[in-house]
Amino acid sequence: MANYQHLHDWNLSPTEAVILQNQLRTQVRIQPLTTTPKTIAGCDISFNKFEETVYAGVVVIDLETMETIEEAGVVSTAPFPYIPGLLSFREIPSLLEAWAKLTIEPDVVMFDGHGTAHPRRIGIASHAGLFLNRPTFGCGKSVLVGKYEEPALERGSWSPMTHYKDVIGAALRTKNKVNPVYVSPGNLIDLETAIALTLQCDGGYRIPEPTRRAHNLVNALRKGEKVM
DNA sequence: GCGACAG
DNA sequence: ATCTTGTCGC
Repeated sequence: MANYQHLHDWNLSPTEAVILQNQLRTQVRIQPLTTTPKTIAGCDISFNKFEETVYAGVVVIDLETMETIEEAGVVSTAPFPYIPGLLSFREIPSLLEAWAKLTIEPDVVMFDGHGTAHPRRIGIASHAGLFLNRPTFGCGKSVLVGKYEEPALERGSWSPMTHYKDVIGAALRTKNKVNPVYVSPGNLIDLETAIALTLQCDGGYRIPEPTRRAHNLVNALRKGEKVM
């Protein structure tokens, strides 16, 4: 079972959650990787509108072959509603349950959402990184905070996202002439490496493979097309 | 005060 | 996020 550090409980009110984020943000470390990752994990959750049940899953991919080498999923319940800026309090608990079922310890983890591209610089990728104790980064489909200049239309082009003068992430083109994705470091990684890994996980779609496969997994779980 | 607002 | 068919553009 893949392990993680239980830094704190999750039964908090929105106000307490914001206070906690302001305390935890001091623990986030943006830095280059110390070793070359061999495996990467993608995470996501799915749910039926108006229902409390959530389907969480993690997919582990071999960075060399881009083959899925392990999948883990759970049916759980979200203890928190979706509130912009507090996504981690809704998704991380169930994702950790799925994570615990892995037999492999992924070298780096990609999240469907942001890392430092967050009002308090601690989006789901950064917050989860503190629990997982390994490099994490976010790759979101839309912006939460920050501004950026439209990057060139060619795959691989990117431009920095800024918020109050801070460079918090990048708008990255993963496919020619297709809307960019928003990449930002979570913890124990830097922006340049997060961008490189996102491009390395190309499968021909706008959404990189880790997130795309995790999304397919949890949707199959939700529709009963998959049992774990 | 008004508008924006990851999934 | 989820609910859904067709349709515009390369």
